[in-house]
Amino acid sequence: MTPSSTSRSPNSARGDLFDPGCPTRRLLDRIGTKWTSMAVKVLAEASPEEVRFAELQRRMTGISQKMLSATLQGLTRDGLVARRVEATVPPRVHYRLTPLGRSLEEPLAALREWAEAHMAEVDRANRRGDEASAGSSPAVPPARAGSPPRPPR
Amino acid sequence: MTPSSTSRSPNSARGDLFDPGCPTRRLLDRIGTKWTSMAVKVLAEASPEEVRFAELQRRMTGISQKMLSATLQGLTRDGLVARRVEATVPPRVHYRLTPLGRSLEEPLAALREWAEAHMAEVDRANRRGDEASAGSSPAVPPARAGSPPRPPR
DNA sequence: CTGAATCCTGGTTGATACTG
DNA sequence: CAGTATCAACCAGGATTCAG
Repeated sequence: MTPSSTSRSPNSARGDLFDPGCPTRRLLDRIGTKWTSMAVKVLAEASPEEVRFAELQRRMTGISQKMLSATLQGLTRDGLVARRVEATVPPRVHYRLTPLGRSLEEPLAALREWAEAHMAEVDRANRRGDEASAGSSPAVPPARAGSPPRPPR
Repeated sequence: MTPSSTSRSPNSARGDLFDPGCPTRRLLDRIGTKWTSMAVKVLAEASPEEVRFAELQRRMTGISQKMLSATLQGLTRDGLVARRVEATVPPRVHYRLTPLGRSLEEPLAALREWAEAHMAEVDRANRRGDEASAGSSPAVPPARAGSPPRPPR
């Protein structure tokens, strides 16, 4: 997720800006990151209740503190998540979706439905392609084959 | 990319098998890549017409041949795109969405609508955060403000 | 308990050049 | 025209450690 600055693009030795405007591209840059969409989902499920940091980590199996922190920061900066700090001695931080964040849950759910309905077929297509080149065809090495170790759920 | 799931590591790498992967995560891994969703969009707009390789590259500003090729291969392997080759002397290759691919266009369009409706607000939220720490009292000294020369590792 | 700072890795992208 | 191969760079993200 592009850390800060939607206004400028700090990288690129020479121009690599393909499209400055396309909001869809930028949205995908965000929700496409490993944990963002899961965080939104978990927070949406709890909504309107708040969820604490540790609780979030518990519900998002496999996420590290760093990534949870970074993900929540990103979402907070984007205005999708609200952060509330209890200034107690062991500080408690609560997170919840903003209305904007909840509105994102809708298209995200549509994506989830599609995934659950059709990803099996995608996998089947992949397997067909795999066995087609299974014998010996060095010409087309599979760019991403059957089961890349994708960690978390 | 760990070709097969046999990512045996003699001694160093600790456990890497975590999760079979929820379908949503895997879907996002695909459409979250830089060009995939754009390709689907462009192909969907042309549907049911076919689009040739060069034409696709023309419509997807900034994409390199390599990435276009890789993107189309991925989509084809996933069963979202169909490929047709005209065996002429200068070969012509045509691409079009499969029914499966067209079905993906739907949730993707929902995402696009959300993006166009709300990304401006996301940007506003980002700007608010930026100027909050951009003032005269940088609570967080920028480690690399405008570092032009990125020393190689 | 929350979260920031640091080091390191490999997967992803890009530019370029070559082939059929 | 439609790719592929190679080289180099970048960045997400995981582990670890430190701090309030």
